[in-house]
Parts: sequence; structure tokens; C-alpha cells
Amino acid sequence: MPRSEVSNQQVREERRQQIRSSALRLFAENGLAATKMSDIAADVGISQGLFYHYYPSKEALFTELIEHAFTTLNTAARGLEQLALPPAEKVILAVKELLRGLEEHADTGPTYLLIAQATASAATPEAAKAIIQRENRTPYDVMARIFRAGQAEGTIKPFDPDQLALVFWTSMTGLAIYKAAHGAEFRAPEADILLNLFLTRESISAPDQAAVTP
Amino acid sequence: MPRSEVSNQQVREERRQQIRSSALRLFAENGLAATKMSDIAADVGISQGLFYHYYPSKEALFTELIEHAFTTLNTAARGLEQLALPPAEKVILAVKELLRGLEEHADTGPTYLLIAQATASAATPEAAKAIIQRENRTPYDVMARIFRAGQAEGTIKPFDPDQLALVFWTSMTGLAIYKAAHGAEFRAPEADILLNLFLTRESISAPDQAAVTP
DNA sequence: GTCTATATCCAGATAGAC
DNA sequence: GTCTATCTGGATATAGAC
Repeated sequence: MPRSEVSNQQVREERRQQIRSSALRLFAENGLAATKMSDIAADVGISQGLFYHYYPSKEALFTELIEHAFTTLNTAARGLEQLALPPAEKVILAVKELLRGLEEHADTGPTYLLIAQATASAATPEAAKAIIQRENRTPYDVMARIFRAGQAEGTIKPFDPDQLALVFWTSMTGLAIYKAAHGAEFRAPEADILLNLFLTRESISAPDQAAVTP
Repeated sequence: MPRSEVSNQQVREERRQQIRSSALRLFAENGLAATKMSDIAADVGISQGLFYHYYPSKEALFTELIEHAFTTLNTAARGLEQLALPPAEKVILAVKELLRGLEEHADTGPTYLLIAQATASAATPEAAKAIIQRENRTPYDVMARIFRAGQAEGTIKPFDPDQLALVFWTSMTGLAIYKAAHGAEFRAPEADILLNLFLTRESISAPDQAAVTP
């Protein structure tokens, strides 16, 4: 295979990546319908026509982004579950990584937002809905299992593990929305605040009483 | 004033109320751009043309809904703050009322969602943005003051009150999104789970260890 | 007040030159 | 691969009859 062909494929995939990167942020902030092709093209720095050499339609791009988002999220969730750590440590790691991602990594917030929006909206393309239907429960199930294991050890608070998982993920979604709304001003809360939701006193995260300024 | 004129005005305001009620739910679920005039008209049960006898445009309706949403929310927040109750009791009341509203009252979830979406999206009409700019901080400020007062009494956990307020409201937003996505299946989490975020052990909400099923 | 029919506009997608 | 110009469909908003 001549060098030029390899290079062409590389260039093509890079362009697609540029498009996904711009579109992820725009879709997450404004939704599918309110994001215009002209917005995406302008953000990438290409003409509107050229977009269609990389994706057949706006909906196809959106659907591919949903698939990417779930792959990222569910791979991370399953990886977390299989780490050789006690359950409470997995929760600590998850909260810290998610909050750090929200604050530092440009794609983390948009990824959750895209999923949250697409799940809630009736206007989501059918192909994307099918992916959501298939992949949606994994993060909740993984966290519920980790919470249940921690309760057996006494390190996780004795609430219904499904409800704890619900609160865990909806808190992250809520923070992602807030970040989308407030942008650069956003500072993620201390991990200890959220960890107090889940961990018992016996675990490491008791708040420091001396930190209060009356 | 003849009876018919009074009646006419009443009917007119009722119609506007019907329109707002339908539109609130549709805008909250799908966003401004993805909600078509035909959707709203069909949901209300009127023709598309008739809508324009009650509102001059889709954006004007959206803006009025944003104004209503903030009036409701901020009136409730200020009312809570002025109750003759200890701070911890205000927090308990707020969490329970919000969770109950989310589960039982059709407008509660959409109200938070509409605000969250409109705040995050660049496609929000300018008139609505102005309202958001003016009203947005009130709920956060109110909760932060209540938390601070509770910390002085030792009933609220000694974390940064602004961060506690952030977690408080973003949790509610996240739950509202989840409810929009999952509809009838949604069951709000136990208030005690969220209250554990805020209240110290000295307050009433220690989890019941016996409730765990190992 | 209410509907049907229609004008206008704009966004998604295509065609064809370079 | 990339752009400009254009087609087409559909959504907002208006006009006019009842």
C-alpha cells in the first residue's frame, strides 16, 4: 500500500475526530435540534458541504457520538468494577476521577450531558434510542453492585444500593449541566462532600470539624 | 362591566394557562428548538393558527415560562428562608418537599429542567437570558445562608456552604432529568439519603443499620 | 374565537466546479 | 478534498373565511 493511501486514511479519521469533538460540545450544550450544521462546520473550520463527505447526516453523527459516549462510560464502569480494590476505595476513586474529569477534561461533562439529553428527549433519532435502550443501565448496575459489596463490609451506608446508584449518577449529571451553564467559573465541589453520601464514618472521609469558620 | 366580558377574560387566561402547561412539559423534555408549534397546538388541542391569538411567538411563550419558573422557585426559596424553624429543619423540609414534588407534582420536574436547559443553552432567547441573569443566583444563595446558619448550630456538616448549595441544587436537577428520561418508572430516592449529605449525626437522620439486607 | 390555507424563511442535504 | 451555489422540505407565522 503506497504511503499516500495510509496518509489519506489517517487524515480522514483525524477530520472525523475533529468533527466529533466540535459536535459533542455543541450537541451537549444546545441539543440536537438547536445545533445547526452551519454551527458545526464553522466550529470545525470547514464548509457545510464538506461535512457530508465525512458523515451522511446530522443524525448519523449524533448517533455515532451516543455510541462513543456509552463505550467510554461503560468501559470505565466495568474497568472500575474489576479493579483489585475494596468497594469503598472504588467509590472514592470513581468520585474523584469523575469530579476531576468534570473540571479538567473538556469531554467529560459533554459526554454525560449528551447521554442525559438524548435519553430524556423524544426527538432523539431512533438509532440512538436503540443504543440507549441497550447500554443505559450498565453504569447504574455497576455502582449498585459496588455499593452492595461495600455494605457487606460495613464501609458503605446502609441505604438501598439502587437508590445510592441513582443519587450517584444523577449528581454527576446535575454537575455536568451546571458546568455547561456556567463554563469557566465552574469549580467542582470537594470529593469529600459527595463521599459523605456513601461512605460510613468508619471509612476515611469524616469531615474535619476544625474547618468551619463560624 | 357586563358578565360576558368578565367571562371572556377568564376564558382567555384559562387558555393561556392550558398552553403554558402543555408547553412547559414539552419544552422541558425536548428543548425549545426541538418542540414544534404543531406539537404544542396538538397537545393543547387547538389549531396552530389559534396559538398566535394568545402568544405572539414561540420564543415569547418560552420566555414567559422562564419567568414563571423563577417566580415559583424563588418565591418558595425566600419563603423557606423566612420560616420560624431551625436551619436543619428547613433543610429537611426543603429536601422532602422537593422530592415529593418531583414524584407527585407534574410541574416540579419540568420547572427545574426548563431552567437548567435554558441556562445551559446558547440558543436561549435573549429576553429569557436576561431573566436568568437576574434571578439565577437566588436559590443558591438562600440555601448557602441556611447551611451556614446550621453550621453555627452544629447541625449542618462543616463543608463550604456554597459547595453544599451547589450539590443540593445540582442533585435536584439531575433527578429531574432522570425523571424526564424514565417517566412513570421513576421513584424518588429516600429523603434520608440526601439529608445525610447535609446533616450532622447529631441531627435526626442517621441511617438505620438494621435496614440492610446482607 | 377558531379553523384552513398559504406565504415566507431557513436549515439540511445535494450537485458540480476546481 | 474542498468549496460555492442550489434544491427541497418543513417549520414559523400570517391571512382570511366562518
